[in-house]
Amino acid sequence: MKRKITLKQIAKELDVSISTVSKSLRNSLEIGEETRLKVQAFAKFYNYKPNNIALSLKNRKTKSIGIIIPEIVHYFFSTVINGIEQVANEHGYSVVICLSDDSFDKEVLNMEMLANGSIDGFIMSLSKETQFKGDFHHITEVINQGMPVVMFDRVTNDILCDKVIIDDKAAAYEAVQSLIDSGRKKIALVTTVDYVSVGKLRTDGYEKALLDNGIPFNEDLIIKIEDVDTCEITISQLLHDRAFDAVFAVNELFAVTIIKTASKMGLKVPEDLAVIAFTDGIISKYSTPSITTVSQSGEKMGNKAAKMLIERLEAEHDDDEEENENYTTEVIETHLIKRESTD
Amino acid sequence: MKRKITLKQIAKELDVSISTVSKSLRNSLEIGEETRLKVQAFAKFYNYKPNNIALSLKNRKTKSIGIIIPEIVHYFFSTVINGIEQVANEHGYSVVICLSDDSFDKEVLNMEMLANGSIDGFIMSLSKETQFKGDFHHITEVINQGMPVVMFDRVTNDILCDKVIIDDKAAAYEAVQSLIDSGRKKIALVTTVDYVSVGKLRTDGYEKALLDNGIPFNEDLIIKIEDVDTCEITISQLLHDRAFDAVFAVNELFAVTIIKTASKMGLKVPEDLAVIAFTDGIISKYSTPSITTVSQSGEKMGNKAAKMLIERLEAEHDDDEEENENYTTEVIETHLIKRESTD
DNA sequence: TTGCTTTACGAAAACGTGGTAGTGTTGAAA
DNA sequence: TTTCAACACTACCACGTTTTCGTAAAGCAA
Repeated sequence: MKRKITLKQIAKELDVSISTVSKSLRNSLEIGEETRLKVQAFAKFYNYKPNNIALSLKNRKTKSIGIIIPEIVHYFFSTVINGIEQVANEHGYSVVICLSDDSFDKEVLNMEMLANGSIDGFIMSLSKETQFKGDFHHITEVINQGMPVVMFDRVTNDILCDKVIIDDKAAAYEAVQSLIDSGRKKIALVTTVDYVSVGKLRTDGYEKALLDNGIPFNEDLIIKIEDVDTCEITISQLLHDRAFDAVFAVNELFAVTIIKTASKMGLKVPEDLAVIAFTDGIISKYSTPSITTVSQSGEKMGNKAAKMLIERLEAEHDDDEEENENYTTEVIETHLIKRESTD
Repeated sequence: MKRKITLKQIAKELDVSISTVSKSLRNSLEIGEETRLKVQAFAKFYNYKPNNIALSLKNRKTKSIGIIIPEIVHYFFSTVINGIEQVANEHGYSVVICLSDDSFDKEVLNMEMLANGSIDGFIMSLSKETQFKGDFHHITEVINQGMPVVMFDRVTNDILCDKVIIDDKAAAYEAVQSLIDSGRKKIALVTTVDYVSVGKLRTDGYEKALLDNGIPFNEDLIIKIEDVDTCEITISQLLHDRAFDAVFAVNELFAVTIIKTASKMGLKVPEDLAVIAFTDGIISKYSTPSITTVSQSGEKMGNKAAKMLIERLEAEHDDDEEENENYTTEVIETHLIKRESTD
């Protein structure tokens, strides 16, 4: 139950000053070899490690990155964290994670909590509620205090900062185009309510692909779902009417639910119904049939976001208050992973 | 680009002492009402918030919890984090997460990094490599420094500390018993290499259930897998021989792979092959057929672990160095979730 | 005036660290 | 003998906060 040893204690024990101890441990030439080695040996014996908090206070940098995401039990987000953590670790940073639970208030609270010195910078993805409200004052505030923020995936144009996104529109376009190429004409889009920025963009890509191929855009084929559990009814009704022969779903949960519903009704996938999902997750890979998806490498996004943030942090350090805020938006490439749910 | 305001700056601006500002903001009666209100107004205007790092240094507590887990892109672990975060948040704690990547060295490194003042206590699950090596010095060390540790799921008897586990043996027993009850006689166990503590326990439960029902324990029906990708071959060979009519898999990835393999061979699940998996995750729920599982509520484990840790942290605070280390091990209940993969 | 209490505030220490600027001693060159 | 440099070390400050202790000023009784 011995508390961690401090410079002061070592100093007292060896009857030298704190400075001497500190310098000895940092191998300063100011200290004579004899004393230096004695201190080092003593410190090693007691397993001295400098206190991070004291260092943070002194250096005004914590070497940790705050991550704020809507949820963590979520394949995409956890891969992003994984990606962030890899790069952070390489550079000696820790990550502290807060969950907004898709709530605006929690997002604000968490940001305020972390912004008071706990971290050097943020990597975040907006909560649904925040996107809905369009209130970003908490983020602006943090940025104004000189704390760098990198946003990913669920971003907003209302905030100027570094961003990492995928080209949702182009990716959706590619997916829908591939359905069209395989002869599908009645393509449904199963999406979320559209205030979530990415949902909107994917819808745009869907629409553009249809129009570019001379297929009329039919409002009835856009199925907006907020709750997965209720979607089955809607889907089965439409399937019953044979209203569509292909589906582009904005996430894999929707896709697998649709496939299950179709199977129950005796429809064959992909023969009777082709399915493509956004976000390549674990479900798509292991479901039966496995699902063709648009890959969206969370890991790469995380890597990139962390790199951008750390780069800014280290640069800031050098030239103090130089205001060269040339924010960039990185676009991570996507590609179609063909599996059994399409032909 | 204005930096966060500090007590000192407020003091200077209002021409009072730092102490006066501090006391005013904490509504101390020592300070006259006029001054107090003036300071409060000023602080509010400039959105003063005390610096967490300084507070941590002074109070010798960081109000954050370190979590060390093998991986994060993993349903079970992310639900645990979710559970921890809920409780932590309620009590004003943040969580900082480090990934050991199932590597001993990374686990040690991460623990050392966090142990130097960054956090108040640990919640962790051992990496495979650590379990294999049986080297727990890094954990002992942390505990000896008076930092509380709560282990969950992958624990060890070699360390004395609070633990949260499920009764792996009983749960496995229940699962196998239910297969026996439905008339299965040749039950295979698909497991990982057995130095991982939980794999061992589940095997024990499997064996006991068989023996209790007068079914001979057949070594050949225990299939040990380290890499998911290679298991398909082994499985298909055994299935071909009709060596078993039921499978108890220690995780859902194994289960779904087995089902896929069986389906390819024309076997019907559950008619020809019944399957039960450990760990109720997203795959089991959404695969076709959906998989009967032993629920293992990560969220509850996280809740419990966080509660135990925080309780210890707050207690410690009161009575300083009282050494009442009555460590407990909480067992989270499991239950069988019946789905389509069994009859 | 003296002595005492109350009010209202300030000084300083402490948490642990690291860097800058000394300080005193020794030895050697001028 | 003086002066200067090298050596080996210490003092002190700052980071931002809280808290303990101290004290000046004011009020009041004797």
